[in-house]
Amino acid sequence: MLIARSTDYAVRALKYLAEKREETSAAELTRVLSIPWPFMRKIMQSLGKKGLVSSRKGPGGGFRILKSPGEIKLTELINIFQGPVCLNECIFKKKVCPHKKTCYLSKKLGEIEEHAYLVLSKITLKEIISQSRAKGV
Amino acid sequence: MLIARSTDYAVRALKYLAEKREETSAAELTRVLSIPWPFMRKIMQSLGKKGLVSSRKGPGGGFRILKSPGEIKLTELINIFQGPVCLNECIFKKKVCPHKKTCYLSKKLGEIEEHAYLVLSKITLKEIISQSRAKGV
DNA sequence: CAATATGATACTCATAGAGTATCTTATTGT
DNA sequence: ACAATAAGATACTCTATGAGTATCATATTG
Ligand code: FES
Ligand code: FES
Repeated sequence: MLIARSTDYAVRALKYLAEKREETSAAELTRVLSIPWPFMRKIMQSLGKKGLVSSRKGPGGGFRILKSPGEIKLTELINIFQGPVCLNECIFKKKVCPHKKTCYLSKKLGEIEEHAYLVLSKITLKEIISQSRAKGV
Repeated sequence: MLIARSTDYAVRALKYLAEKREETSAAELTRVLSIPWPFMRKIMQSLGKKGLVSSRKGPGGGFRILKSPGEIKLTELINIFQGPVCLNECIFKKKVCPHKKTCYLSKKLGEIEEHAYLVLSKITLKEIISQSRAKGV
């Protein structure tokens, strides 16, 4: 899978934060997005560590988006929750394949990966928000 | 991952069969390709069921490739061992997402998937063999 | 100082890919 | 005929990872 659940949830949470533009608790995010609370918290904590959202403890506290939606690339989120986009791991007997440099298949898979990365990195939260507004989803 | 181990092993086995053009036992494939014997057998059985190789029991028996390398597309093998090429499953709460039709992200992932399929379906065993000859791998 | 909210961290649970084990059936050479 | 060889069929285990949980500590507010 190109997009894991955690990445997907992060997109939804950030989308909500970007549209609301007010400090929002994990509890509220959980309620409105119907994502399990402990999982949501974990995701928000990751976003906090990476500086995508600010957080404040205590009553009335919560999360606030820090970057503008246009600056948040999907690939950045994928990187946070899934590591590098990778469709091309030839692991032969637990170690990375020594033929990778010359391998034809690896080259072709690399092409696909590159294209995927290109498309994904052009998608920002801004696009996601405006497109979903247009479609009414 | 786009290419699973089983698919990869199948490619190697078919490559060997195509180059040798003689009936070859799973034992020999195991030896020369250093792929675990029971796993190799399982893979060859699948290839047999799908009509890519013929098989013959008894001493001296084994497998023989049935199609010409140019006819064996990588996507066919992926289909056999991994099912349809799919980078785009939005499963929300165990059921397929109802927004798939209108979803922007889904559309973009679909584009990536389509491109991947296009590249992969253009790769046949023939290409793999000739390219690996050229590189001496 | 009690209630609320996040930070940190360790844990469980389910699934799927990778690989194994075993029994049955067909073919061959002596 | 029969032992040896090889594939067919099928059920099983093992392991890594993604998804989700639990529980502590710490900060903030009224
Ligand atoms: S054989 Fe390992 S990268 Fe191609
Ligand atoms: S939200 Fe499910 S396909 Fe986009």
